[in-house]
Amino acid sequence: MKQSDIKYTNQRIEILDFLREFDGHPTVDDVYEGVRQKLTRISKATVYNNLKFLAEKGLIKEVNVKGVSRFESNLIPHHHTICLECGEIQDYESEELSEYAMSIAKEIDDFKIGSTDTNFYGICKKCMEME
Amino acid sequence: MKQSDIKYTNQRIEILDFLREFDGHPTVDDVYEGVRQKLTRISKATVYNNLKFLAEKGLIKEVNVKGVSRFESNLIPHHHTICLECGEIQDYESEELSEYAMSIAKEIDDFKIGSTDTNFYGICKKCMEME
DNA sequence: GTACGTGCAAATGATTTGCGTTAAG
DNA sequence: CTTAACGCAAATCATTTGCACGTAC
Repeated sequence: MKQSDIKYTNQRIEILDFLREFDGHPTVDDVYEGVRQKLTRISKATVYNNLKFLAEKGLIKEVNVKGVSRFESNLIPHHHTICLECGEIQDYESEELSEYAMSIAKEIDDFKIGSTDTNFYGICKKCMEME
Repeated sequence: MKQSDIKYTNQRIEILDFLREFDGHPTVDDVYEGVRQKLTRISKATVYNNLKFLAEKGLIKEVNVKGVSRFESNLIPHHHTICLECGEIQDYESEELSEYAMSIAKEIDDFKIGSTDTNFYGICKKCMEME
């Protein structure tokens, strides 16, 4: 299926717009609440189905943290810092790490690498100050 | 709470034994079915509660793949290859990558790193041969 | 003996699906 | 027009919780 086969419905356009403008890594509910401002009649099932669809098409990226799906429109390879206290997620870009991980992955026998994904688990600034 | 505070109930012992002997990354259901062979009356809630508990105590490790929790008793830092077709998970050990990721993580401002986690997404041998 | 763990069933939360209706191309 | 997408409600799946009873230490 080519990218040109994608039907750009109002719902999909609004979801993509929302993700492009959102600063962070929204959950399905975040996207639903956000998009509902403009498309008041959109259903949550449509949000679910479209986020999954758009991720499969490679137009957005899915990030699974602690069993909950989150989404982002930043397609440039990058990493995430995840706070073990409050769950906050921040982007962190290290081209060197991305490339190093890929170079290691290419060496693995009997495995055709597609992409790598590195998360950093720790304590964020806000939670550090609280203690 | 110290490690010595852990109550070693039959249920916990069987769960730990099962994980030590299992070759792979079992889901909660896998563990439940396995442990049930010996402890026929164990409840799934107990399996859930104990897997969570043991992971918090650091006696086992939790691996979240596509929103589903899996567990392993291998505590040595390592990575996972995850097949995008069939979902199969394999361990892959690269001490260099683990150390490199940690060294990068230590440089991040306003973040106290605890651990890093790298996954390789691609196609496994079995699925490659099928095409 | 007591605090913590267990089994069970019910509750919750995330996500998916079936179906009649609607709209994109 | 025709096929894929939508909205809605119901269904499913993973996981958690409340409570009366049982057991590790």
